[in-house]
Amino acid sequence: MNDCGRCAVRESAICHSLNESELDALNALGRHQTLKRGQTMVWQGDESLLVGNVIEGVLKLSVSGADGREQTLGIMFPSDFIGRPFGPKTDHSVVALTDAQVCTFRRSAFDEFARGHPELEHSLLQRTLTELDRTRQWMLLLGRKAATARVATFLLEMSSRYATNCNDGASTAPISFDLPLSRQDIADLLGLTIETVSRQITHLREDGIIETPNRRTIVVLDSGRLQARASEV
Amino acid sequence: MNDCGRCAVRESAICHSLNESELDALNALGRHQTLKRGQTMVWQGDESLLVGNVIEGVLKLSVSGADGREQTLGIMFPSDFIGRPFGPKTDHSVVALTDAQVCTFRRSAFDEFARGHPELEHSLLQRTLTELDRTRQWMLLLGRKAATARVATFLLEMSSRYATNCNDGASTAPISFDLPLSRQDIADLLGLTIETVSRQITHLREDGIIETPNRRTIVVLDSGRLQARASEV
DNA sequence: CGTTCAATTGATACGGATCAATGCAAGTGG
DNA sequence: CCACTTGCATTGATCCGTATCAATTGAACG
Repeated sequence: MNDCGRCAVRESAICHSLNESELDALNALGRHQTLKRGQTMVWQGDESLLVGNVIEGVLKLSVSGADGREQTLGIMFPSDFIGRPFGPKTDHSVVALTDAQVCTFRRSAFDEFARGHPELEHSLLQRTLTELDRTRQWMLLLGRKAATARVATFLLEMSSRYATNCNDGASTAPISFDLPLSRQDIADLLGLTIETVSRQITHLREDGIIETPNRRTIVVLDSGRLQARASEV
Repeated sequence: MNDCGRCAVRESAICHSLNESELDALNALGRHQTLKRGQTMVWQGDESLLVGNVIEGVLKLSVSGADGREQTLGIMFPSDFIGRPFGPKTDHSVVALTDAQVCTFRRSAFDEFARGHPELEHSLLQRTLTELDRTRQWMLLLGRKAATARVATFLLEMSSRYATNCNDGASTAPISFDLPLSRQDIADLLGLTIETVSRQITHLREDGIIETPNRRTIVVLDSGRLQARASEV
């Protein structure tokens, strides 16, 4: 008996492609893990031992260069898949940005199971292809966009994931959400410094595009103009 | 009867996971296509209609932002897989950097075939995971590295793919190769301008780390120091 | 020998990094 | 309840690296 039926991401994680009995078998291999904010789940350069699904919370993938400057490679949300199956090494760290819950498997066990379940591999392939698309789009941002556009793009991306006030895009009602990232996290993600991020947010506030009631909350007042900023150079 | 048996990438492309009869079936769906240097195979924003394998030559994936500034997302070599299976859109262009030969399939036909051949999907998954790893490493370069390090990293990457004089790393013999990319291509890949790339190459030459007998040829004289430059900030 | 186009070199401007100080909110202990 | 600490965010002043603008060189080709 497994409790995947009650799992928050049952329908959206890669497991959705498994039936009840297959789910039982996979579940037997995995275990739930709770992570506290700031806790590192996988270290850069580790042997790839763990893979899993995000159930709750937000995590980041990051690498750091020789001098300690860090670059965040992606933000992972519930139902996202984490880790590097079918390969010996993980070349980035996985760190919890909020308290989080993940459903983990030993990589070897997961690999073996996946090889026997093509539907699961197909789901994983789909997800990996999408992640590759997303990552490639981020390269345009890092390679070519100015600081304003980077911050605007980031806020739009977060608002689309988080909006409590879900509009159809055409609406002009303000959208508000809480960032799970600190200013440093945002800087690491956008390839900027903390000061530059702060200044850009200030500009957006001064221009009446957003409001910042507190450090973590963002209210998007004019998503049209925010989009315009996002596509500037 | 197919001629995949004589294909240059028979053992390294994703098709390696198919047996003779499966290969016949896949081959029946595909066709060879010859591309001239500079020719665009897929346009950014196109409906995703084509996928395929690179047989010969070098191609680039690229996106361009609103203002026309271009960012190259990756360089594809023989045996690499091109295109976006299992998805409706391609959000980047594919352009031949040299004369090239590719083996293409209509996406719908390929998708259907792949769904029936788990081994093929597994190969594709492996390849996609590796490409994602590579792309993520490139993000560190674009987000955090200075111009010198970017150019040095690029030259090292190319030398590892191209070296005619294959050493075991420890050797000090010069390694020489021809770049398939123009200075503009390199700039687009590294998120720099053509002038900055040129200056960095000049510096490396003045420092005795490389030689440039002509515009396209690079001779690496001191790969140790080149590596040091690559990991600087 | 002139034309053409890519690459190089030079001079200057500007955006973001860096260094430094201040502000602000949450916790801690007296 | 209020001083004090602590950690993050903001703001300011300055510097540096790369972009930008502009001119020159050099190789390929007719």
